[in-house]
Amino acid sequence: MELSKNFQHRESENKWYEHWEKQGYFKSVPDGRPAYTVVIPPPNVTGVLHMGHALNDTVQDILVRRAKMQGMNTCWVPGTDHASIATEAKVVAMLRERGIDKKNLSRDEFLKYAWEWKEKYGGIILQQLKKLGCSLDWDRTTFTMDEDYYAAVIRVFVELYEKGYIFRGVKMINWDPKAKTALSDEEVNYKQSNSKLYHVRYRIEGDEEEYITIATVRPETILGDTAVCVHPEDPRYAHLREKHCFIPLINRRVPIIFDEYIDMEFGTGALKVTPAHDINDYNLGLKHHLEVIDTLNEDGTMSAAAQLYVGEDRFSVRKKIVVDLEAIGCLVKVEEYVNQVGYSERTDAVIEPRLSMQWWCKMEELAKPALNAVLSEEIEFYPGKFKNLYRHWMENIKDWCISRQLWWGQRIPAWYDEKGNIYVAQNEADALEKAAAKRNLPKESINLRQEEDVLDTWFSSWLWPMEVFNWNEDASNKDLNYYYPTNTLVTGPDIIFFWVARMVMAGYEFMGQKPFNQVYFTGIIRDKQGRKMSKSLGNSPDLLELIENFGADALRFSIMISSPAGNDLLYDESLLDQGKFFCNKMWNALKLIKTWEDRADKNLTDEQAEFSIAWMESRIAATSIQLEDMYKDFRLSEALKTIYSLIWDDFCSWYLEWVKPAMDQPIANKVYQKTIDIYERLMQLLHPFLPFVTEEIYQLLRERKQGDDLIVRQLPATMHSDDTILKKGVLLQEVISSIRDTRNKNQLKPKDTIQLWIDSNNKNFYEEIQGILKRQVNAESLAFTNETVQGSISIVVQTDKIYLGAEAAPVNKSQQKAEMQKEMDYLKGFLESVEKKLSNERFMSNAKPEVIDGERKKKADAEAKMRALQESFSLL
RNA sequence: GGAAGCAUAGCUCAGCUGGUUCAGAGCAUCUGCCUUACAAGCAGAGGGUCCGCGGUUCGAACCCGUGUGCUUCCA
Repeated sequence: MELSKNFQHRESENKWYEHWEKQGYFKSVPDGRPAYTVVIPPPNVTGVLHMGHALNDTVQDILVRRAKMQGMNTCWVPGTDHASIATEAKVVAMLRERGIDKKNLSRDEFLKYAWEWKEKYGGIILQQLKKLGCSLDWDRTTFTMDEDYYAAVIRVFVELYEKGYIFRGVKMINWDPKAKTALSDEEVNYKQSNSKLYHVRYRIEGDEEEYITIATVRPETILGDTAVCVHPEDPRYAHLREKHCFIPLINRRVPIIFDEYIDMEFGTGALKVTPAHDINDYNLGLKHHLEVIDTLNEDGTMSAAAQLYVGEDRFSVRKKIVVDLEAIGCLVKVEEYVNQVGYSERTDAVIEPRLSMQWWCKMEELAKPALNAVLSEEIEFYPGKFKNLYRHWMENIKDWCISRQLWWGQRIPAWYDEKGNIYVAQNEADALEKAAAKRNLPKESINLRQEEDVLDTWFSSWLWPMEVFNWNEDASNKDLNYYYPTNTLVTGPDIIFFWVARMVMAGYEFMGQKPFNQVYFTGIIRDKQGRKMSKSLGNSPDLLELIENFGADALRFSIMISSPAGNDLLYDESLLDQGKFFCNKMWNALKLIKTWEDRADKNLTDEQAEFSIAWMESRIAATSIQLEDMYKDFRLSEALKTIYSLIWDDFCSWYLEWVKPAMDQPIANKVYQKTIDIYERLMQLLHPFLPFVTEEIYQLLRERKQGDDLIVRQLPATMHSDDTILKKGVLLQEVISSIRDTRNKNQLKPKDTIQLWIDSNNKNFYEEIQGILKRQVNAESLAFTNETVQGSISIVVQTDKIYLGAEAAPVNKSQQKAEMQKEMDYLKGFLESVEKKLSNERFMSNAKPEVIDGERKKKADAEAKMRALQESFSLL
């Protein structure tokens, strides 16, 4: 069969993904095998695949494919979350394009459009995961607004309410004026901004000429001021006790209050207090019983309570009010000032602190078992450094704002009667029941109105590991029983609070069990300049384009090779080349082996090749053992590097060159078959990382029966690795490299042949590998000797003396002597340091016996080598 | 303001339990090769004050303290 020049990833990827799916390899049903379960962190339904997903999902795919090869029943559940804010924004935009204003729609009409949008675009990201090769059980695809999922969220809300964990209350919240909704603290990003600090003076009551000057970065909030606060021990203001001052422009009379909260050093030491629009001011207001004046509308414009600039946006008011303050002589000065400004994670609007009636979930009780689970390592974190972060957050946990002023999401199951009483129930009928009972009235006479708000999306995704297995429908169902707790959660550290911590809480609260055994935190992908990859920066490459150009395997390679556990990685597209070259290298190795197919001779034996085969098998065995440990600790990047080097260096650069027959010569059938076996093993080790190219090569190596596919091929029990033969391999490689180096330094052309003489105690070894050695260094002869060969170039490898004869290269004695001298000097220093240790009594009494043995051996080896060098040197 | 992490080759980073399987990989650089699987390749080479200082130890890239620089998280 004629193979193409290079690996053709485009055909291969579609072909094998379809094949795997058709064969049902991704599907899982409970059986007698141990389960290995992973739930995908549900991507946002509005999302498209970006680098973060690619890393995250590649890691999961690697773990799942590896587990599959280890005989486990693997189940990887896909799905998406409904992302209320982001989706609602998309739908509003879609409506706008069609000329529809959300304001003119009823809730039901809007939701119809939203579902329409979801059906059309909501599956895009899942399709993209297929391109990446993810072995997800598609029949289990879940959406956080599926019917049973919706019901589960409502049920959880009602249960928590009944336990007293959920309450309604006015608090200062983060208001997103663009999305017109509250955000949780975790949804606000703080960015450093260059602002201005305005110094504004307020006239003191009872004196036309006396003023108190405050400093603010948000002068528009002056209209909501209800006090000015100073430190009780500040001598500058001691005389103002019991006094009042007037807010400029609107002349509101407000008290001057005293509180130790004030930082005397900051600004003028006098703080304007705006309880409605600053959390600290709000707390001050509570303490001093101040009036609360809300000067902002929900869209960020000034409200009627502001008196001035009503209906204008807060940022244009900021500019105007400065001018107006200056006009009346109240603007004292303006300073440049750098501060942190909060932005909405979803809409990037500047967040306004705002007082608002919201629904809250108390976290303290829920957090206790969740904290304990991680501290006691019932749930293990990789890397462990995230335990600290988790502990800190859990120990200082705050109530969770769970209501959102949106329509897309689970509508809060609370009903109000005309008197403002609240009834929380699974549905309206139950609520009515409760209302009637409470008020002792017939149901017909009660009018209930349901809460308009929906729940935070994380209030649904915290149920993910249990609800993907239909916990709500039947908590004792077979799937939930078999797959829960799931094995490994793979996610980014950026959602450790949003999601991970809350899933742990929900797991213990509703299942009485942890949701997963381990959490593996991937790093965050940054661009070459170290910036986080994000949509707003536009520095995330188009993944589908990368897959198209380089192949999914190359993409997976590039991501994994640079991704040590939990460390951020700077993504560099040159890594894609490395991945692509690697696929091509393997493709070419396949091509080489294929050229032997017709030359395999059953009657031929090859003693020399026995060594190569035994060595390669030992290398595979030894590496497999190392890989075990690496997988155990999630050192996946290291594992990939190890396999990469095993294939490229050991297999391609050494093994294949050692067993390769000369041009047009036959190859012993046994060697041919063994080579295929070995290559299969290598493809198997690599398969979790690069599934497509490995399956392709596996299928081409031999005729395969139906169902003999690499993806489901089971790993063999660990093979034995023979240390002696590995050491022989190292020596052989060193001899070859040294001779090649010498050839290079003496300007011998590759075609120039040499003669070799070897002076060694280890003659058997050289006899065993002489065929390989001769070919690898282009030697025409190899002989053994006990003395110096005159007119040759001499080198020492380990303790063996090797002489090279070459007509094309005149021997340069002084250069050789210099090189040997350099090596002897190094050895001398080395020996001294070893001897120093061995003659140090404290070393001998403190060091472990194996360390001492090691030092003794080093000494013996170094001495032997030194002798060999000295002999060669003196005879030159 | 509080907390954590990082600093190793020109660049990006590995380096687990302190000991020569420890100073390593890829890229970049240099030399030589269009050798029949692969120039997307092959064979070699050079390159380091393991951030500074102090300490613990028989022994430190690794542990402790400290200084400097950078990053992230929280407020």
